[in-house]
Amino acid sequence: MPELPEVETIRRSLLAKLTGATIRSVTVRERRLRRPIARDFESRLRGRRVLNIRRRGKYLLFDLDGDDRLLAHLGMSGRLEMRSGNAPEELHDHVRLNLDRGRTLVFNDPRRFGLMRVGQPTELDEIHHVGPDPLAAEWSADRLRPLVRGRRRPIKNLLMDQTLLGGIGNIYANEMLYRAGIRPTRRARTLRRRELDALAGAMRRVLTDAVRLGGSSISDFRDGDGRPGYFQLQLAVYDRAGDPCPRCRTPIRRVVLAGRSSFYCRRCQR
DNA sequence: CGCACCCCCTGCCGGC
DNA sequence: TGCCGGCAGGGGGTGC
Repeated sequence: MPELPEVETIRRSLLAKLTGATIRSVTVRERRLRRPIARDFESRLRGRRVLNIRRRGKYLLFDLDGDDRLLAHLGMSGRLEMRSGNAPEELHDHVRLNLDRGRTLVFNDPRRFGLMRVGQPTELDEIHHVGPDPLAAEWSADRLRPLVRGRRRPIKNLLMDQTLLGGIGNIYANEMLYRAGIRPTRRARTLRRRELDALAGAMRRVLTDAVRLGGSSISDFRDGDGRPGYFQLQLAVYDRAGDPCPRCRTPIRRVVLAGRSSFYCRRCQR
């Protein structure tokens, strides 16, 4: 589910309600996530106040008073949502942060590919390898050039490499390559300057559009208030194999790259 | 270095 | 109506 736009949407929806809130108690129902939840998770969070929420790629980082921070990742199926304290428990509710004012932050994740972890900044090694944010800076051909230089791998794999760029997943990699007119299979180092220009522009447009529309709700994405996103209505190629290209009506093709479904128009994308 | 191929896990969908 | 295979927005590990 969650790529950069979805994670950013969740961050924004939680920010106002969570900053300043105190964690009164913590309930963990299932410790077996991507990494097991450590034994001291609850005690290190209890009594802490949330000061801010930041995003690193697809990770959310909750600043707390004291030295610890809370790191969360939603994997494929994770949700973080605010509920009233007496709301009924749901299937796959794994972690509940019981806050003041009768509210609860719930981490729900059917597939358990997500992550919740408390630690000092230096201990949270997951985020140390996350590359620069594709939205934070103004990307350009000059800025992309060193990333593609000498790399024979398909450009789509490179876009999704979280150590090179933090936050782009399968949906948005496909969509930005469509808008840039570049096939996902193109070797990164063969991209010409004008193609890198187009790609930089497409990265920004796709991600800002997606954030503005609250992310993509393909099956069940919801923000921290349970609201869906609407960028799925703008998807030109993702999961549209066989459908006509919105621009030229050529049927969209599906190929597999690095084990992930990849979609493109063979006429509009070269 | 970067790939293919495995794993983790639940849910859903289409074919039979 | 089941059952089964394939697939799904994630990351990580292995071996080549």
